[in-house]
Amino acid sequence: MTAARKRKKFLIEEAGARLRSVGLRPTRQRLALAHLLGADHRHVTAEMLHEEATSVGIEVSLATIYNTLHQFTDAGLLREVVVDAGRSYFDTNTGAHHHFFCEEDGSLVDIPGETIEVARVPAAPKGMAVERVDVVVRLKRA
Amino acid sequence: MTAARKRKKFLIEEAGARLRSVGLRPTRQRLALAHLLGADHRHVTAEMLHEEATSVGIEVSLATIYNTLHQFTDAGLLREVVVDAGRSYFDTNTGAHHHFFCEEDGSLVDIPGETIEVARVPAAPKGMAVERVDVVVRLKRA
DNA sequence: AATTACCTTAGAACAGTTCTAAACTGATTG
DNA sequence: CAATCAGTTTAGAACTGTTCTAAGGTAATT
Repeated sequence: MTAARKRKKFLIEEAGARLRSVGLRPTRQRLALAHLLGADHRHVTAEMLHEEATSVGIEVSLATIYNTLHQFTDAGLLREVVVDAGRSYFDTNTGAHHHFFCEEDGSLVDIPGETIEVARVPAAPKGMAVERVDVVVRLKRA
Repeated sequence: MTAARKRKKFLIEEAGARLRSVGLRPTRQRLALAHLLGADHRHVTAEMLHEEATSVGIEVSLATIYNTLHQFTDAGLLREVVVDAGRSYFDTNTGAHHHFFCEEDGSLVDIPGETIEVARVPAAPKGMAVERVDVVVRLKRA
């Protein structure tokens, strides 16, 4: 086994343990998708991820892409970002941060959490609690 | 003509002038919808507005609801709020302000513009300009 | 009243997502 | 290590919200 191959195997085993720890079986499809999503700070839609998987020779159905994205999100491995009525983006960065969004080309860029300061957020209405505060900086062509 | 009737007629004529000033003909449908949307601080989806119009006896097709919501938005009479992938809300409050959003029941509540302070918004990437900054305070049941 | 550009509409089409039910697979057990 | 079984994947149908199409209707102008 080459060094590269060993590194890859290691990554996959890591992902396997991670999946198992959140109650998901490390299946071929989930491991492959976890691997694709391994790089930090990615923003993907279901269609994008499906296309990417297919293009690198991973056979996964679109239904599984949706299932997996939701399972990963529920497990706290991904975060759903709502910026565009009509499609969902999933963000591999699950920490506190915000986004630039450009409607024109659908691009989404992280803004680190400490960059923007949000002050005086009002208390949640009675019986409710604040789950999180999302800031979207909408861009247009200058 | 009663006082109430006179007041109503006045409102409609006002709306007519307003529509004309943004280049839209004051048709029966647009006047009726403008009237329904006249109350401040409303948040409607196309389906909601269609149902409401129908229930008060205004005959309007869903296609016209969509056309009208978009035309009003383009004219600056409404503002589209994206909080939920899968459906669009339109807000009659076009001034600077933010929102509470509860996924559980889809409810949307205004937070006055001066309540929340957003500081240190980074400059837009090269060639882009900030169109606006949206803050969504997501709520869950306490 | 005729003209014309604009508007509305039903229904088809479309995009993104979820559902269904049948086949498959990973883990466990005898 | 074969049988078992719960969990998983899948193709395709179904569904939801939205947009498109093209035919008929209407407001404004002449």
